[in-house]
Amino acid sequence: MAERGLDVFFEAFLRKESVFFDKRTLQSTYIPETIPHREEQTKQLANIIAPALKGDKPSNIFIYGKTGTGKTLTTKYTTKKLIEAAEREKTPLNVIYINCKLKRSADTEYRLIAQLATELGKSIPPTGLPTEEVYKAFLRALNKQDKTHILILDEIDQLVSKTGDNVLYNLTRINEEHTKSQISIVGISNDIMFVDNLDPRVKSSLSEEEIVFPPYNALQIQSILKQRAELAFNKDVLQQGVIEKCAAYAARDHGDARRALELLRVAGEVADRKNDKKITTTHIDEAEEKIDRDRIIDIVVTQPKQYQLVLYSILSLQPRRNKSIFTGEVYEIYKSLCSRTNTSILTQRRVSDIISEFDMLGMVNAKVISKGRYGRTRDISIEIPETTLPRIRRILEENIRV
DNA sequence: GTCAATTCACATGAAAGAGACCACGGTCTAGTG
DNA sequence: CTAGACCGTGGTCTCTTTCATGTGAATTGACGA
Repeated sequence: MAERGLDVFFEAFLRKESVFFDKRTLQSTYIPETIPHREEQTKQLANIIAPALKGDKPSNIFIYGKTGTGKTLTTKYTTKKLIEAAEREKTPLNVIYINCKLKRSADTEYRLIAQLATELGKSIPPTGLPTEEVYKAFLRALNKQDKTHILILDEIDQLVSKTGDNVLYNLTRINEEHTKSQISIVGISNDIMFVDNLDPRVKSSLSEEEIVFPPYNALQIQSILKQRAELAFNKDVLQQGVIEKCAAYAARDHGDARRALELLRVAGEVADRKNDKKITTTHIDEAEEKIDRDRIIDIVVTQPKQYQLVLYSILSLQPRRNKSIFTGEVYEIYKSLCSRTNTSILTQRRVSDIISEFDMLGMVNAKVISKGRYGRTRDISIEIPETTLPRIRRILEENIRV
C-alpha cells in the first residue's frame, strides 16, 4: 500500500507545475554568458593573462574582494574564453583551478602539490609520501609538457593561514629553476589584509598585478537577479517586488550576490513545495529563515562528538540567559557531561579553542572580557535563533545520548 | 582621593605527542610449470 | 620462479596535551592632602 502511495506521489511530482524553468542558472556553479557590472575587472584580467596566447608568461595576479562579489565567476569566465582562444590558435596552454578551501583536497602543502600533479596527469597517493617526493613528481610532470600553465588558487588565504607561505614561495620559484614550462599564479582571496602577512619575497612576486572586486550595490544585485531570473523561472511567476526584496537582503550583507541568488532559488523551492504558482515576498522571508536554519543544523550535525558536548553544555546554561556564560562554567558542565556519557575529558585549553571555533562559525558570540580582580574569560552568548533552538537541542541530545 | 602594585581566571602561543592513515620496499609463502 | 600476502619503516594529518607566557581591570593598600 505504501508503495502504491509513493508511486502516486512521484507521478504527481512529475506532473506538478514548477515555477522553475531551468534551476541550474541560479546555482553558484553556473557561468552566464555575460557578467554584468564586472566589465572592468574582466578586461583587466584578460589584459594580464592574454600574453599566454603568445606563449609568454603572464604576470602573477592577486585578486581580492568580499564573498559573492564575482571573483571566482569572473576568473572562471575569463579563463574559459582564454582557453577557447588558445585552442583556436593551437597554443599550448593549461589552466588549473584549485579551491584551497575544500577539505581533503588542497588545504595543505602536500595535498595542493599532489592535486597539481594529478591535474598534470600524474596521480599521487593521498598520503604516505614525503612532501619532497611529491614536489619532484610534480616537477617531472611539469617538465614533460612544454606549456604555459595558469594556476588559479581560490581562497588562497585559507591555504596560507593553515600551512604558511612556504608553498607559495616554492611555486613562485619554479619559474626560475625550470624554464621549459611556465607557471603563473592567480591568487584569489577575500581577505584584503592577507597579503600583508606574507613573506616579502612571496608578496612581491605574487602580487605583480592586483585586481579589486568591490561589493555590488543593491541596484547592481537587482539587475544580476533579473538576468538570472529570466533564465531560471517560467514567465510571470515573480511577483512585483520580489527581486527588490532579495537584493535588499543581500545588499544589507555587504553586497553578496551569491546569497541573493541562493535566496531566490530557495524561495522558488518553497513556492514549489507549497504548490504556489507565484513567488511572493513572503516566500523570500521563509527562504531566508530556512537557509539560516539549514545552515545551523548542518553545522551542528557534522560536528564531532566533543564539539557537540561543548555546544550542549553552552546551551544548557542558556536558560539563565540574562546572566552571561563564562568559559569556566561551560567547562564544569562539560566535564560532568563527559563522565555521564563515558567520554574522555578534554583539557580546558582545548575546550577554549572549541568555543572560539563555534564563535567563528557564528553559532555563539564569544567576546573576551576582563572581570578585573575576577580574572579574564570569554563572555559567551548564543546566536542561534530562538525558533531553531529546541530542534538543535533535540539533535544534540540524540547524538550524545544523554 | 590618588596611584601603582597585585591578582585572578582565563586567553593565547608554541611545541610536541598520539593515533589513524598510507606508500614503499623487502621478505615470506603458496601455487605453478 | 613468481604473484600476492604480510610486515616494518617512514611519511602526512588531525586532534590533543603540556608548558609557558600574556592580559586587562577590579581590588588592595600605601601615601599624601
